[in-house]
Amino acid sequence: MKKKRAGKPVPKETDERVRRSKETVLAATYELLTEAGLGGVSVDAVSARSGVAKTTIYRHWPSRSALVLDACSQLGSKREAPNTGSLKGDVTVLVTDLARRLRTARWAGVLPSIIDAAERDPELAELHSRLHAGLMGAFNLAVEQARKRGELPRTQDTSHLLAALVGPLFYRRWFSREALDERFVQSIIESAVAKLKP
Amino acid sequence: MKKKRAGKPVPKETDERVRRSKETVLAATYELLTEAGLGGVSVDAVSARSGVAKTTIYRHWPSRSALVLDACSQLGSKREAPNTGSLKGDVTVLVTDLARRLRTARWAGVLPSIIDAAERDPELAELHSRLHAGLMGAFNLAVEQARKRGELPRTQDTSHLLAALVGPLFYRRWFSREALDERFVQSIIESAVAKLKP
Amino acid sequence: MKKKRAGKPVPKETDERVRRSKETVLAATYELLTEAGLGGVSVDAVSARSGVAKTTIYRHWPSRSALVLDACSQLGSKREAPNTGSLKGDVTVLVTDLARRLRTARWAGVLPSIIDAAERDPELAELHSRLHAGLMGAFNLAVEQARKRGELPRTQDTSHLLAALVGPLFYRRWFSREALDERFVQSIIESAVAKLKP
Amino acid sequence: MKKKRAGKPVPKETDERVRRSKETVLAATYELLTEAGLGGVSVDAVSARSGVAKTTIYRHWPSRSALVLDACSQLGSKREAPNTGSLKGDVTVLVTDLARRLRTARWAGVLPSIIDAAERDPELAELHSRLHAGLMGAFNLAVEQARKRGELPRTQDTSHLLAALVGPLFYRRWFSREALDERFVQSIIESAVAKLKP
DNA sequence: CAGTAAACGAGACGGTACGTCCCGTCTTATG
DNA sequence: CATAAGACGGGACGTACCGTCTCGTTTACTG
Repeated sequence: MKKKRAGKPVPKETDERVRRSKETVLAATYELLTEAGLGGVSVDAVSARSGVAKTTIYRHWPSRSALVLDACSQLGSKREAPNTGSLKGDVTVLVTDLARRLRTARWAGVLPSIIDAAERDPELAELHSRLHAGLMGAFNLAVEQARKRGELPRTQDTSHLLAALVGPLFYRRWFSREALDERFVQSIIESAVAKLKP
Repeated sequence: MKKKRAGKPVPKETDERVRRSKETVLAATYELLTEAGLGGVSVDAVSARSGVAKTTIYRHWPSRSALVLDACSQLGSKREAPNTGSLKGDVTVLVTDLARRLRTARWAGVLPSIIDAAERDPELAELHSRLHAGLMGAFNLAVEQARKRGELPRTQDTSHLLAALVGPLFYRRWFSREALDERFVQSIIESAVAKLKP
Repeated sequence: MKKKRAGKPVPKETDERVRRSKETVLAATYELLTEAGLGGVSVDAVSARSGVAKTTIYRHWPSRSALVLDACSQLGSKREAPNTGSLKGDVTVLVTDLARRLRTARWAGVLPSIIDAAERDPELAELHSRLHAGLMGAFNLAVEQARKRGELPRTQDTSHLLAALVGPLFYRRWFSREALDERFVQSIIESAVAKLKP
Repeated sequence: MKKKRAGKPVPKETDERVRRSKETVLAATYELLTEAGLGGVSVDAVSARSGVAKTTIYRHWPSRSALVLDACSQLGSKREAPNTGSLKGDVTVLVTDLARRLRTARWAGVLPSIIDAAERDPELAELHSRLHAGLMGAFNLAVEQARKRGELPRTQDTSHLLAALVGPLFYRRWFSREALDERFVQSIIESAVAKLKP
């Protein structure tokens, strides 16, 4: 039925209306997510907030999970590795930055609800791992660079190192709810990196 | 109106029905909590599961939060400090035990939902801190003993130490979802304690 | 599980709330019906108009048709036969009255939509025949009395008579939309009854 | 832009596409009308049935009512007066024919929905009166011929006669749903015409 | 041991959200 | 520029729960 121009194999989403609808909806979803958590995101609420009809939302996303998933895709923004020349330098930059984001970023308040949902909803479990990968990507890159510089043996398992670096941050942010101050960050980095050197 | 027995100043809950109802409800609540997370706990669901009428439940607990709180009171079971004679020894026992519990205990799957709710519901925030205190109590005890033995300077802030010890565990349990094996635990302890010695 | 007092076999609708809800809903339905026709009756609209929650409406009526049906049950109010002593006298009273009701009664504007729906929906077809029976009941009674008085032979088929009496009224009310005035009513009665006498 | 043929001041619908679209749409509309009643006619449904896009339909008809109106234009086919030589003869032919059509014609099932809609939609009210005029046209012609023959006084109001003739048919077709058999038709004609003669 | 106050079950009720269907309007792209 | 394709807002559907509430009925304590 539909004939397509030869040189235009997939005119994917050329429709302006679709683009605009999706954008509006995703923005509203993200807003609701950060304001009221995962539980606050209902298709009805998103529709009311965005002004986009429920029908339209269901036209583009099959389920609430899918919508949330999509709205969070912007979250896992890959960080660049800083490349200060030494592993400790890189790590300091990264951990400091992560601490700052855990203090301020709005998604920080939502992560637990996503983690919780991931325990049950496989669709959201995938989101969880994507977010995790996004957050940790820069760390892995820094480690890779350190390997190239010879700071780290090729074979060493660095997952312990990573856990030692970010685990305490997460712990403080959500469990003990103590401050993520400069001294704490420094202390953690010392502990984690100390073991590597000798 | 109400006459009280002399030697029984607080005859609170002499009514057998009340006692039985409460018990049944709390058990059902706890079951639901561990099976379906906080989100799975609703007065409706608890009523259906326990066979106790919704009215009765609301008579004894003012809100869902209060009910959950009550049902979790048994959770924060204070651990004894092991007292092996050295801080590292104690810590090894405690961390190993915590790792084991994170792997197996049913409440481990629920904690994120409680943490999430705590971000918004002050009532559940209190539960959160109680659980946290319960989990960390033994660690604080061990640290205290170490102080008495002179292993640690009186003034040292040990919160960094604790974060370095349990943070990585939490990280692995809920974020990276990697295994909490023996080697990992050992590695973490080394990192955290190393700094203290000199 | 449920134990019932002996002497109270069916405590049918003793609940005041149910009674009030039903009443409110039926009133609103009837209002909507007369204002906007069958098409104007939607469960949503009834809910909005009556203030009764949609859930509650569905609790008491399984479908829109059932609701409309119930709301119309009051419509088919059986008319008494007038008993003036002669068939023509009775018939004059009845036809005059019917003409008046066709002019003024609010349901008159709705009947066509019910007739239409009855062509397709068997549930509403039943309503149609109930309404029809209600409207014609008095006529049949009058005929019966005439038979007893010997004005009509036992065997005569009176359905033709009835059709000749009310048919023209209906025709004028809905098809030609001319006035249902006194002269017309008289004229119709003359035509219909004339044939019987000799 | 548009070039017009010289000798054709009104080149109305020279476009073959338009003609074909209209035809297809009207046919589909009529089909739907007779199958599912007025309620079954929606632009969506017509579009689906005819294969013509909704846009196109709305280009040619401003509203559903207009479309239905157009599709029904063929319905009010004026009947010729039979001219048997006597009023009763003519009327017998006409009523018998009407009865036959009420039994068999597909539009008979639709009329109530049109009548209902006419109560609210003025556009359809016009359709209603056109249909009515079409149906009654032949009767009026027959009456006119009778007047010319002197069978009827010039001044007599014949609307009562017409109502007495067709009213009972309509009543039986839609209200009582009894059969429109030969005996009934004869009986009705007798009643209605009897009064005129003397 | 009778009377009474409470605890209790059953479930009606107002709500919110769900995901679906269909409609009439409006926009975009194709021929 | 007529047309096809289909996105969109809107309204209604009937369902599933939820938390509140109002009942009538047990039941255990009291006097």
